[in-house]
Amino acid sequence: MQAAYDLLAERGFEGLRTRDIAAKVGVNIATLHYYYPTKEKVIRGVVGYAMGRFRSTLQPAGSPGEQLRAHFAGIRRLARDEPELFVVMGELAMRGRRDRAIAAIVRDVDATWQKMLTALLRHAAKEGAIDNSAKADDLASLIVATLKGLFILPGDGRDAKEVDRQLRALERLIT
Amino acid sequence: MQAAYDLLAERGFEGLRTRDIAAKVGVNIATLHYYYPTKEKVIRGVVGYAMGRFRSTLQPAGSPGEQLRAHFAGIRRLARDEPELFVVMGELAMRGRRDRAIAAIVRDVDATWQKMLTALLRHAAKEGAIDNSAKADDLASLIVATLKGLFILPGDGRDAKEVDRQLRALERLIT
DNA sequence: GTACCATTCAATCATCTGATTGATGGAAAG
DNA sequence: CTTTCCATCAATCAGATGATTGAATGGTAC
Repeated sequence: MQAAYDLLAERGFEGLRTRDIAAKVGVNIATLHYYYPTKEKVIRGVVGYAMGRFRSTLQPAGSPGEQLRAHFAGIRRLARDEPELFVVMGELAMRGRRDRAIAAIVRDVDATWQKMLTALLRHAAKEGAIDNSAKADDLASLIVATLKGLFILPGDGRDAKEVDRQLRALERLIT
Repeated sequence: MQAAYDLLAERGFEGLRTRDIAAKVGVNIATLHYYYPTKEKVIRGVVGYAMGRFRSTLQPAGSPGEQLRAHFAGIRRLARDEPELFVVMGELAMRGRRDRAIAAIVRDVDATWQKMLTALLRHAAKEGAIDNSAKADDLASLIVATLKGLFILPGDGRDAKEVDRQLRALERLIT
C-alpha cells in the first residue's frame, strides 16, 4: 500500500504500473497478485490508506475560538510534511469522475470535512469570533472548495509565503 | 483537436489513446500520425485549444461595479455550457506536475486570470463596492483558488443550486 | 517422515499501444 | 499521357502491461 501510494503520488494514475509497485516492494509481480488479485484491488487499498490518512487530520483541537485557525494551520502543516497526500487526493478526485466507487469515498470524506467545518463555524459565530451573516454550511462548503483549490491543485502560490498570505486573506474574509 | 479534446475530457490522460482519437475522426491511425507525428504533439495541440477556449472567457465586460459579479456569472455559465473545459483544465493542472511544458502554460493562464481579477478588484474597491482591507492581489489569488476548487474539482456542490449558493456566499464575503 | 498449506518466483500469455512501412488512389504539374 | 506529390490506408512491429501457470521453498500438523 505504501509503495502503491508513493508511486501514485509520483506518477499519477496515468503512470501507475503493477510491475513498478512490486519492484518497489522488492517482490515478484505474481506475489503482488497473490495478495491483490487485480490492479483494481490495489487501487481500492490505496484509496482507503490515503483517505484514512487525511481523515485523521480532520479532528479539531484547541480552544474553541482558535479552532478555525488551528484547522488551517493543520492543513498547511500537512501540505508541508506530506505533500504526496494532496497529490493523491487530487488524483482520486479526478478519477472519481469515471469511477463510482472512488467518487463515493471522496464524496464521503468531503462531507465529513464540511460538517466538521460547519460545526466549527457555528461555534466561532456564537463566540462572536466571526461574522455570521452567511449560513454556516454555505460558508463551510465554500471554504472546503477554497482549501481544495489551494492545496490540491498545483498553482502559482506553491511557496510557503504565498500560501501563508492566501490563508491569512481567507481568515480576514471570514472573521 | 476537437476529437482529442473530447476524449481527454471523457477519459482523462489515463485513458487517452491515439487509436481512439483517430477512430473518432474516422481516419486511420497512420493518418493521425501523418499530421501529429507523436502523441505528445497531439497533446500539445489540445492544450493550446483548451487554454485558448478558456482565455477567451476572461475578458471582463459590463459596468465597472458589476464586472466582478459578471465574471462569476460568466464562469458559471461556462461550467454549464461546456463542462468538458473544466475537466480538461483539471487534467492539465494535474499533468502539469510531471510535464514542465504544460505546467508553464497552465501557470501562464493562471497568472492572466489573477491579474485580470486584481485589476477588477481595484476598480471595485475605488468605487467602494467592496471592502479593500485586503491587498487586491492577495484577494485575487485567493478567489482564483476558490473558483478552481469550485469548478475544476468534482465536489458535493455539483448541482446548479449548490454552486449558486456558494458563489453568492463568496460575493457576500468579498463585498 | 509425510502430507498439507502459505508464500514466492521465473516464465509465459494475450492484449494493448504508440509508431512505422510500403502500397494505393487521385489531384496537380509538365 | 506521364510524372510528381499529397493524403490515406491495411498491415505490421516492438515494447509495455495486466494477469496466469506450474514449480520450488519452507514451515506446521500429525
